[in-house]
Amino acid sequence: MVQKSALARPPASGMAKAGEATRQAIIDTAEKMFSDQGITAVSLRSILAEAGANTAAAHYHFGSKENLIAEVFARRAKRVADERMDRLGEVLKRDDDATLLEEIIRAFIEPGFFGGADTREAGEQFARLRARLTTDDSELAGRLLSDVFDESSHRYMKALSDALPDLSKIDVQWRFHALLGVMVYTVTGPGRIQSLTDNACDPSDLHTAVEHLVPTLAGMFRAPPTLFTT
Amino acid sequence: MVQKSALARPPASGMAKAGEATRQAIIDTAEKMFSDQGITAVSLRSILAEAGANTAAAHYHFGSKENLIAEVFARRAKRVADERMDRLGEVLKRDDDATLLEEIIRAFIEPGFFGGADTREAGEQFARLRARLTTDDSELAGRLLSDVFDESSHRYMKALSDALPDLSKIDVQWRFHALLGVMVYTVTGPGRIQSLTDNACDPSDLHTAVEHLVPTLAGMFRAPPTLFTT
DNA sequence: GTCTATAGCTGGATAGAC
DNA sequence: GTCTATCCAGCTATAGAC
Repeated sequence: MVQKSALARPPASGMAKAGEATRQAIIDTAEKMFSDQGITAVSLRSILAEAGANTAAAHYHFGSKENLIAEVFARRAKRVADERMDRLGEVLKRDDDATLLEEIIRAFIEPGFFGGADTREAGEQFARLRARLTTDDSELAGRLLSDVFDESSHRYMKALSDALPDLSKIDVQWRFHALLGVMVYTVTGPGRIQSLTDNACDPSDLHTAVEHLVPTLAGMFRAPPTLFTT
Repeated sequence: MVQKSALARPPASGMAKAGEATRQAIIDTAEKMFSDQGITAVSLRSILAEAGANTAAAHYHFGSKENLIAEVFARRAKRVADERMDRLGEVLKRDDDATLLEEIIRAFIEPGFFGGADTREAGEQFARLRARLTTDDSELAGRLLSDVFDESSHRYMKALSDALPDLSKIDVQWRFHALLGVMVYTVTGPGRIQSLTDNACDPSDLHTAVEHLVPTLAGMFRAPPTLFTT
């Protein structure tokens, strides 16, 4: 086999294929466009145009749009889950103290909002993508999220139960559901509260959001047990 | 003009047009299918097939898909807002007591989950539709929701501020945002907590959801003021 | 006024040249 | 291995027969 050209392609260590760069460009562009505009709202064609590739390349590398979504998701998701586990381990190492609950919540939210990537901006983009996935296609989202996040979420629920011995399991579960809801709603940013407050309150600023949500959600978990069973 | 047939169409009182029944059938079917499957996921064609109408009828009555969405929304939305206002008025008439906060929250959530229709089932369907609208097309949703709900939401935020004099405005706004997030996430039902708990916790049962969320969210509002400004 | 037929697009996926 | 050209299905919206 004759090499057509040695131009501009250094003999990178593990890189076997030339098309690897195209593949990465498609994934990068897809992540950006999906998180900005939504999964179903963005066509493969528009991604490929933006990435400077063609439909055949997408089919060659991924086979289908759903597979592309899955690859965009997989690239960062496990890292977010791992960051959550590591941070929970750190928090639980310390002695029990008055702010344990806050620290558990923060250890869950911060990787969720900023984790999985090398910069916080890239992490935010991935957070928006996961939230879009949840609301756009909950069937696909259910499969992808369960595989990667069930284990770490179970550990967090266990840690919350231990930190709040007065609460029943079902109470912890409902409040964890509420925590997830606040996070997804904050990241998808429907803009209701911005509209209601003339932008005084702006949850799209996720750094400020964390500082408000951590103490607020801690208060939620500290509410008395629900006197109710069905 | 000769009446082609007098069969099966009683001379209903205020009904001027014969096509009124078709119009209502389209709206009813659209509400059901939009709330079950999502707004963008459902095509006009499928709605019309289910309703036994044709594309021309839809164009004649509504002009476009967006107008149909707006009409489905308008039919019940104002009634939900009115129910919220009425119930807030009732709550505030009573003397201040230990459960005022819970009653304000309940007065906001229950019309949101069940209101706007003659049966609670129909109200739940409409709640799912609004949540779908929020996540599917936040541009359209923003316009529709603002017009109908801004006034009542402002009154609730005012009532919450009065009931919680230690909280700053911005704290109340963030917590109201969290309240909205929990409601939308509960109603859209992505099913994460069901998956995490083997269906022990099931937020799609909105009646049980209210009983858990009211005390939980009250705890959230009662959290100490956030020691943080940006 | 009602409906059939279709225009005009856009989507994902693919065959086949090179 | 890469890309052009195309297939085919689905969508909204509308023209035109009756």
